[in-house]
Amino acid sequence: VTGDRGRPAVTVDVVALALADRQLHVLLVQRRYEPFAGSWALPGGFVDAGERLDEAAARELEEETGVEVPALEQLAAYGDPGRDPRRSTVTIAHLATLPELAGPAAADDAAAAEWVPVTRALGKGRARMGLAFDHARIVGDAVARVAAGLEDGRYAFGLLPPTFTLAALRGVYEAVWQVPLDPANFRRKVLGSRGFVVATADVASSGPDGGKPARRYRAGRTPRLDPPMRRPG
Amino acid sequence: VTGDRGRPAVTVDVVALALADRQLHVLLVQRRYEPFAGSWALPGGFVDAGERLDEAAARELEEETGVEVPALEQLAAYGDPGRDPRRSTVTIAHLATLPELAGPAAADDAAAAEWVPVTRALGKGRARMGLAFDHARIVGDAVARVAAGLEDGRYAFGLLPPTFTLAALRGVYEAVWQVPLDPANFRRKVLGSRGFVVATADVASSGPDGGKPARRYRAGRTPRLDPPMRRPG
DNA sequence: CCAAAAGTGTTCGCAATACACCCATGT
DNA sequence: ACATGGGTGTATTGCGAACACTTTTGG
Repeated sequence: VTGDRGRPAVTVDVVALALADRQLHVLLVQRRYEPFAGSWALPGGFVDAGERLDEAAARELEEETGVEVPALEQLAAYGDPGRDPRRSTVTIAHLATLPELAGPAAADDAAAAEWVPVTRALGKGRARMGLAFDHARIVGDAVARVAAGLEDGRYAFGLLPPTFTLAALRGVYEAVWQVPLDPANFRRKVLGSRGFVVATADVASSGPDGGKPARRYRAGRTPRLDPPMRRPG
Repeated sequence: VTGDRGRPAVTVDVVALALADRQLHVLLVQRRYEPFAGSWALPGGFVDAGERLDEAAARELEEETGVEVPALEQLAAYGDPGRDPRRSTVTIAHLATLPELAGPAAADDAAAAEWVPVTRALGKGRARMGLAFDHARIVGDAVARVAAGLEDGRYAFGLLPPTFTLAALRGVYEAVWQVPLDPANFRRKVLGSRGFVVATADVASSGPDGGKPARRYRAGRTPRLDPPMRRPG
């Protein structure tokens, strides 16, 4: 609407998600410059000509937070007029899933980088952060995509280390879906889908309250649940 | 790689799908100008600043083919370098589903507009058309999206007129999934998902070979199959 | 011994499948 | 009459929900 000549610009943004403390967290940066200087936002930035979109997203993520990811999945494009107050901008949102809250380090045009519980980022209830641009909507769409994708097992292993117990895998579902699942039936469901997970030799040590040590598993060659697991409710 | 300074341009493309003769068809235009002049391609074009992406897609569709649609769904963004030989371009692909082969009329920078069976557009077998840009990939992704979405009933009604018989609805599934479905079980499945379809008063007339006239239905208030229908195979 | 978590067994009910059968219409 | 497609009935089967029960650890 101002300062813009002709065509929209192209940016990429990254919704990096990870689990901690039984809660989904999203990686945010505090903006150093206008617009929305001081506000929290998704890491992202302009795409260079000749650059693949997912490469641009990975580059921006690394530049602004120091976090490196092996792969990014495209989520959607957001291009509503007015989403950027300065010029017409289309952003291609990407999704990254990490097994832990990989140490963020602010750099580039970000004043800070931090993992934030998605409930807080989206301001359910009182403490709303008021993310820059339409980033709250993008984060919401990303979480919805992960929740839906878990039905056939997608994203589950991205949120876990290479080997994990079935309790940890179940914890992913319970954290994202916000429902408790029956451990016995979950176990049968997961093990019944051949090629989804395979047992490893070693077992995890018991927790502080005891309990039988659990076997460790890793993702199988066909990391999809078939038939899918339906979300209760 | 030539003529481009700095940032990629933004375009929209439309995959318009409709059923005819028990086959999915896609609406293509023959390009009048370079690049790919003379080749068949998806309708689409540049996005103006201040324009919503879906609006731009609807505008380009109407300008190039004369076809108007009530709504477009975003599919994905395609931005690989080299997908446009002249300059770096990111396109946001959109999906439209129509109840019939709405009369196409070439205009604007399209030399012709035509509905083409997707099997032909994608060149399975011999007669490959060689769509411009990466449009073959985009069409393939769109068809895959529709096939997957049918599991919970999405897209089914977009490919049908406001009222339809259950045989017509089943025909949508059989055409897209390329499998025969048991009419009896299909009927029970569809009617058992409350709010998916509702019966109307009138019945269709029998076909040329006779048969009991079928009741007409329309989409219900909750046009989703729950639980979803699984694709055989 | 007790609590807690892993892992197994069992029952019940629903939903998908396969297929037989009846109904209404055109030729 | 017969072919054709709409529509109903029914036996079987597999899976998911619920929950009791056993096993193995820490305190």
